Amino acid sequence: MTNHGLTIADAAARTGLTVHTLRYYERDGLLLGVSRAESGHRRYTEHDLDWIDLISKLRATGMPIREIRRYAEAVRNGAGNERERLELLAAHRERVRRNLAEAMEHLAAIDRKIDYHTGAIATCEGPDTALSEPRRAAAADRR
Amino acid sequence: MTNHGLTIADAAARTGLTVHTLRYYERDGLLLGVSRAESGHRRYTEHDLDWIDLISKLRATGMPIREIRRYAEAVRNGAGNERERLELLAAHRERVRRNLAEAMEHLAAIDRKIDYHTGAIATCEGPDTALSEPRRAAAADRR
DNA sequence: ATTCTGCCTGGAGTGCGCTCTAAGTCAAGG
DNA sequence: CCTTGACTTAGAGCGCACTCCAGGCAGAAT
Repeated sequence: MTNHGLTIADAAARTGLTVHTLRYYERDGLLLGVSRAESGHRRYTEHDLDWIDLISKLRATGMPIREIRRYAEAVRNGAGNERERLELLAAHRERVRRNLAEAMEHLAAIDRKIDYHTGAIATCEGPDTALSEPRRAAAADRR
Repeated sequence: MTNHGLTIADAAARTGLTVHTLRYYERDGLLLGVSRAESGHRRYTEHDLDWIDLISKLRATGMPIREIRRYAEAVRNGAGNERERLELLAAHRERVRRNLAEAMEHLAAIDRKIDYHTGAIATCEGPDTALSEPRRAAAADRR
């Protein structure tokens, strides 16, 4: 049938996924009907790649396979569920936003710890470093 | 010995981890010597909780257990490796920053998709909705 | 004296997301 | 004709981070 389009190796190179992962995604219902050559080999279109890029972004922002499958099913079911799809994406967006905000707070806390310790080391390595100084830094690690 | 301090259940409540996870972290070398009551039961100090909060933040920002163990080992080894510890944290910070930036880009792409579709639905549900309209939105989903 | 609760241990089980293997098909090149 | 290499499938295996279980003990309450 469709004897043109990209092979699975090409698609892997273009999307950054492995051929294994591409097949796994398809088996798991994450893709929207990749066509085949007469030989039975997969042939990927640019549309397929766009879709794969989208679900890669969803994955990279933490959406579980399960939920991507639900989304893909909704899309495959055709029209009439745009609202449902949108809600899925919007719900994910909110989760990601919260996670991002939380991660940024954690990062700030880690930053503060690094700054504190950088200061402590500077003190240790200053001109008049005492033998007891390293213990202070070690104790501070437990703060 | 130390018959005061928080029980593992208290520590779980305070840190938001489960008792299972607390024991698992200890077994895996992520903690810095939690003391025991005569009965053999664990007793957590405020210092222990602070440390657990820190490694929870490291976990929440994606640091693998393996690496937290390395960091904990460095801390347990006492003084003389402040630089090493700092480098571990700093390296992690950079990874987190990159991931955050990437996640924000992905989120922006998802936002654009949502916006585009919200527009499409608004069109569909406008005063003069045609029967063929939903197909446009469905096709757009593959973009 | 028994039961209950909360803890202990070593080790098994779970869910996720890949990742890989084995055995087979197909087409092109030597 | 035969090999090479890229593909196919079903299914097994893996690493991670928990999560849970069985069996046991210690102390308080009934």
